[in-house]
Amino acid sequence: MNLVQEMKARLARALTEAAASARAAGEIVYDQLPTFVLEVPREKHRGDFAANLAFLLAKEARMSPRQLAEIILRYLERPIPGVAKVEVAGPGFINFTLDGQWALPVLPAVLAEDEYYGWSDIGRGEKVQVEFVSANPTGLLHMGHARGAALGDTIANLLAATGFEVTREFYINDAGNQIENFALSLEARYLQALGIEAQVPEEGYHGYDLIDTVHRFIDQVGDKYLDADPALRREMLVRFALEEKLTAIRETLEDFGVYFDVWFSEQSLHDRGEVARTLNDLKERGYLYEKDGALWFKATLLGEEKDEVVVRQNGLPTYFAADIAYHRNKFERGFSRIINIWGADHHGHVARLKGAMAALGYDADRLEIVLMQLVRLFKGGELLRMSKRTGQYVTLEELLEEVGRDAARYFFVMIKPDSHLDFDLDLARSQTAENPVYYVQYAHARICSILRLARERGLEVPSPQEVDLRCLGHPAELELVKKIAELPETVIGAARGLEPHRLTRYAQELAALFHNFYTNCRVLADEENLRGARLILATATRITLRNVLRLLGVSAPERM
RNA sequence: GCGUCCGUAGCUCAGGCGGAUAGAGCAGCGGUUUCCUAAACCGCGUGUCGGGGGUUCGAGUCCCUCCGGGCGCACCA
Repeated sequence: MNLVQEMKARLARALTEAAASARAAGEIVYDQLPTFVLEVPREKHRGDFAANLAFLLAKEARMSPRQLAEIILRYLERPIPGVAKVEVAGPGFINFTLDGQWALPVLPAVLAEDEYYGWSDIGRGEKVQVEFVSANPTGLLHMGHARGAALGDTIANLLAATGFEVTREFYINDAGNQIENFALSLEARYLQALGIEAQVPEEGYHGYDLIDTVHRFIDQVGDKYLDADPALRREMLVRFALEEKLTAIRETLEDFGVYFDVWFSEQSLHDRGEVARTLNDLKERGYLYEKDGALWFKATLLGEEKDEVVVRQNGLPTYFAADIAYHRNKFERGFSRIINIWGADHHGHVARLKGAMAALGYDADRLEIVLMQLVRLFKGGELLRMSKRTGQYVTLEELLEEVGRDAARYFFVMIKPDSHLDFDLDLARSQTAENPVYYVQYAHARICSILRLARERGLEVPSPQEVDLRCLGHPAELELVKKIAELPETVIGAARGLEPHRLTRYAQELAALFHNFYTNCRVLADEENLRGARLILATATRITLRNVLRLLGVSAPERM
């Protein structure tokens, strides 16, 4: 349990006992004590924690919250260690003001836990899978994939940091219609490259990257497939292109700091007969029927608006059919939580996929879908239009060249997934204070600089046992200590809600408090004990900042 | 039309399970450095939380409705 949790638990216990004493003394009545919360008031002057217990008791006790709060306060046993003041405030809040130094014990803990400070084990080793990006291997990665990559990877980091056993997975859509179109497009480019009139189909892939791919194919095999069986020709082209595209995707993602544990092929589901087996099971369970020569899934049986085709008239299964088989496969692999990061344009797919899982007898609540709204790129105040059709879009690779990995990752998770993201390229690439990434990284570099200077002067960071930390009494110091102590709960909250943007906010708050401390307090003070304590505080801040940045996949530079 | 997400300061956005007088950053204005990185710090905000209704001790937060915008509503994925 971390420091903040301990304090909350202590206060909650004290209040519970006070209420019980008051009831025993006949001053208040209640059947069962309602579950109340201890929250951090928005305004600092109201104290460190506020309890809403009196409001919740008011109805049953038939007394005003204010009165109740005063009675409970009378029965509250004091002193409570670490608490400086308790008072009734406003319409009936019980406010606790802590001893300003209550959080100091976090400092030795941070130094001891070092790269694991902020980590916890609330996941208890449960197996979680996070599937994200899963871009079609027919092209390059665009901004939607980039946001998904940053979000998915950070969520995976958060889950790992809170004690889950995480698998990162990329689903390769290497089967179906689009591969057919891909093949035809490649074939057209191949024939064109060999001087033969051919056209990329209307629904095909018009990007110029395919021309390059085909040229490399020709470098290897020449015109060998010019007169070959078109089916064989297309197969060879697809095999070559997929390999090349996937390699490019993997390399770009690695440049972005994203590494997958599993690359899962859709085609393999078909090859192993899992799609057929899944359809068969759905049929046995009465969820399939035939109409117009196609096979339909009875989504309406599960509250959906309309049924869905799973096998087309031409006998080929749809993407949906493969997706059902895929997600069943995930369940069969023993994950207790299955998390998908999807673009909002797929939201219509959520309910029917969950429905299909329920139809197969799985608990659909264990399948969690994080929907993220789409990304718009701005440059020079102008919206950059993107069109896959014409092959005109900014790729992740180009973005990384332009703004770098740190800014890109930070910007993509800075805003909650539900909101549209207006990505300002000029801001992200600017190396000024306007750019939040630099602000946070600068705080880290600044600390490193102090620690470097200390070393040069032969001043080592002392071990916390050798120093009396109670000399840290300046408000700037104590605010910084309190913020450091919040990290574990921030990480838990962000992991629980699958909300990485809480991390960037925390990072900015922490950096701001450090900068404030830096301006007000000289770390390398003359007095030895004070200097030691401040070196410890600076080190703890450095560790905390670095750990948050690590969760975000952003570097923590030692110099800037 | 149906579903879904969004609408909070000039701009970009936060606002755990409903809590007190709604907060940050940026932009703007004015200050701060003989001293550890000024990529910093400090000060300055009259917001119909899109409108209206409801639930309750209390609503930016929950429910209903309307308005505005994004995205879905294929035998595409």
